[in-house]
Amino acid sequence: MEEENFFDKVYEVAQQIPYGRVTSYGAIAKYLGATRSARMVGWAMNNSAAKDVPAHRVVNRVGVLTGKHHFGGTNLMQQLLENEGIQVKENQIVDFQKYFWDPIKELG
DNA sequence: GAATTGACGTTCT
DNA sequence: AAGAACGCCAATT
Repeated sequence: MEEENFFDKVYEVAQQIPYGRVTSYGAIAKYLGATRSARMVGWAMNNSAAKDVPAHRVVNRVGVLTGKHHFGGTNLMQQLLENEGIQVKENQIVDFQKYFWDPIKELG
C-alpha cells in the first residue's frame, strides 16, 4: 500500500527537517498540494507524539510556537529550538525567515 | 450517527 | 487596508 494519506506524508516531510531548521504547517501542506489543509498538518503533529517526528521544528507561518502547549504544557518546545541554536522570543522564532526550511524549495 | 473542534492559511467582503 | 468567513480531513464528544 504505497498510497499514503495526507497524514502519513506529513510525517515523512517533518522527519526530513534538518537540524537547526524550522518550517511551517502551511509550507508542508502546500508541498503536499493541500495549501488549505494546514490544519491537518497540525492535527498530524498531534499524533506525531507517538512518532519520531520533531514537531518542535514546525510552527505557524509567522514563526510562533502555537503548539507549545502540546509539548508537555511547558516551554519544552522553546528549549528544544534554542538547543538547536534557534533564538526564540515570546514564543516567536527570531529571524524565522532565516531558519525557514521550505520542503518545496529543498525537496521539490 | 451527527455535530463540533482542531498545532492554519487563504480568500472573500 | 482590515476584518470575517471558509476550506481541508480526521478525531473526539
